[in-house]
Amino acid sequence: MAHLLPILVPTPAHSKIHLAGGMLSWLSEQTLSPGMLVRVPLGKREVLGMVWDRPTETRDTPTHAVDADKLRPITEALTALPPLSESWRRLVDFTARYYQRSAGEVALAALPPALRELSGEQLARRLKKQLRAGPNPESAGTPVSNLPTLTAEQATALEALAQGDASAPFLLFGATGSGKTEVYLRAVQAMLARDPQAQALVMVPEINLTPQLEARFVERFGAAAVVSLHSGMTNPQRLQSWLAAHGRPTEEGEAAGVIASPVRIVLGTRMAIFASLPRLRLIVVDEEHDPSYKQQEGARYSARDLAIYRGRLENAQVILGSATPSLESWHHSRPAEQGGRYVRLAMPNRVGAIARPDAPGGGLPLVRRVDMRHQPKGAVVSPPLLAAMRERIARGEQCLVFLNRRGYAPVLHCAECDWKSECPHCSAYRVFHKIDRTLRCHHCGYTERVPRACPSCGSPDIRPIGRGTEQIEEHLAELLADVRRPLGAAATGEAGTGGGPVRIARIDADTTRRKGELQAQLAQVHEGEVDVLVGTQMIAKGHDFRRITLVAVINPDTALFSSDFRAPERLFSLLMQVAGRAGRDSAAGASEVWVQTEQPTHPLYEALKRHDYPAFAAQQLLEREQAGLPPFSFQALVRTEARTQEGAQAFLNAASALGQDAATPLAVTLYPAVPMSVQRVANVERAQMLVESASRAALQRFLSDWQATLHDLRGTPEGQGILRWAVDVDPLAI
DNA sequence: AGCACGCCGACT
DNA sequence: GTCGGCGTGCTC
Repeated sequence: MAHLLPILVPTPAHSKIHLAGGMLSWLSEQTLSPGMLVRVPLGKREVLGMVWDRPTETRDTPTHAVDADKLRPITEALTALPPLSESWRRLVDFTARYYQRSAGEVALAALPPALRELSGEQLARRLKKQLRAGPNPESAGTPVSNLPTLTAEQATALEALAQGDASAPFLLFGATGSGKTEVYLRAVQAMLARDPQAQALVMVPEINLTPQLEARFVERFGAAAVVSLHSGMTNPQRLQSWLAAHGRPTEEGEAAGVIASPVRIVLGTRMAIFASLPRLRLIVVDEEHDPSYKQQEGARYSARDLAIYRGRLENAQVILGSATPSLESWHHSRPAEQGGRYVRLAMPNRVGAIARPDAPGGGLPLVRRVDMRHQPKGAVVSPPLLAAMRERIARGEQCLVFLNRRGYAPVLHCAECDWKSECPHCSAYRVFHKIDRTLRCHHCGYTERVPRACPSCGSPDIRPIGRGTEQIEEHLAELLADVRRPLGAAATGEAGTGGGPVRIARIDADTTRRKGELQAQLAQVHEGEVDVLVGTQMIAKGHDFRRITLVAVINPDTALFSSDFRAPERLFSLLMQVAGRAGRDSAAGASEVWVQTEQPTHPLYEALKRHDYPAFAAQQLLEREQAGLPPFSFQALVRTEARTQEGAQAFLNAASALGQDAATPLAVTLYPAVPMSVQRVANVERAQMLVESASRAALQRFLSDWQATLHDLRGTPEGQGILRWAVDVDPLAI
């Protein structure tokens, strides 16, 4: 008797299978349990699938009628691998429903790519190899002695974590340098000690941050206890880590699918939220506010939000950590009497601040605002800032100059005929990169050599407008040409290295294109081989520059006028993070953060000056509440791409018309279709439509009902020109 | 998404 | 006469 197995397969976003959830049926002689991986024939190819439900017998009436002659047998079952757990499957199921994708797409994308290629035999061989060379989990959970002494704040936070259960997530609101990582380490340590089987998942927003985190966890728990999971790893590495976390069948328990000895600690980026962790007891989301936790293609999930869901699902404790929490998380951690569901733990002071009462403000740097309205017109680096930098450099200290725009200038302009360096394929300007004399489109990558004369009128008078990091670097080299570092600068500790000219380095996406380049450049800064570091937000994250005592922000104001309601939140977070780069090693008192602005009295800068995130958040939340914006409402975006802008919008407006009857009773608002802020990229026109509701459940209901409508529209005249469309639930940028 | 089939332009 | 352009259609 053959069994009919409901199996998930990776399904293209617009196919009928996708709409059916990616679940199809195959025949199998064996009965296979849900979560088991199988290889199945699909069309002309063979794909990896996952058994998703209990089998039915072929003589039973199939629930989803399928022509019996279409049914094919599975190729093979990967029985060597224990099936994915029920809670893992529920996480996938939730993700698919919430983010409006098929379960097949989510489930198969969540598995390591290398697994998709392996036959059952190859997989079995790999597992056997891993079984022999497997880690000894008993060695983990017994960390090295001479641990750092905890601050009172850390101790208090850890006490609360120890008493807390998995029912309420924690928000660790800790200033930069307050020692959040040490709290994570101790929380993991305590969890592993309490439960000798427990596993912990620790997430960071960016690949760049995993090496240093891994170093600290390996130092504390040993290399055998830790694996990493991020997209910077090769496919075989990822598979190995994934298998280590998933665990392997015990030699005798293979048939029963008994899992033994999974690795205890998984570190990773957002993709790690889908790691198979059969004994997950603790999830840490570091820098939880970071936009990188939101996947920006395929199923556009938020790994932070899924962490909350998975914690509840698996009865695992969740710790979100940030110096500038997302307003969503901050709102959720308001006092319980006001409806808060998270427990807020505060660590406002830098480690060592208490030991140094001479440093005011909890050891946080002094924020100075330069009123650019009262500076010489056209000054990029204001005279007072320049003077302060010269002083620091002459003293042998380092400065960091932050400008969130790479290249030399954002646009090239002809004074004669008003030509601008527009990209022929995008509605954007190509950026002038002086270093290799190119005009580059940052959206589609189209690159040309800089013309000698205006391509439109032939005038030689073409000039850059605005400035990027390249230009700031060049500019500073001129302005600081006469400054000398002190002889035998204490910074390096090497005799005879001082007295030289100022050394300026630039770190941005252009200087770190090659692998390992960023780490190498950062190391140079740490070694004191650089006096001034110019960079984009790439340098804002996670790197502790102890010798940088002055941080300058050249031109942050643009975010204040952005149409994106989250722009101030991002700016504040970025400025706090940049400010946090300023170290504590100044010989002559506190480090400084200089902000050049034409709005010095703006509440955002007032709050920044006081390092007062709560005040900033309160003000922002008030505005959001009055405007009915998240977290007081819930949003989704539908984005379309088409050959013409009219086509892109026509699809959305047709979808809107068809959805209106369902939206009204649910109190869901459908906004008109609008072009995206960069409306054309690589000759594709893009439009979007906002869907909003005060109720998350109502929005969800509407979206899942509407999904079929959107699919059907493809066959209508309005759907003709559409290249693709996608729903983004809880979008970060609007 | 792949990977087919299917019907019109420049090459051995 | 073929090789191959990418338009639409299907996958248990």
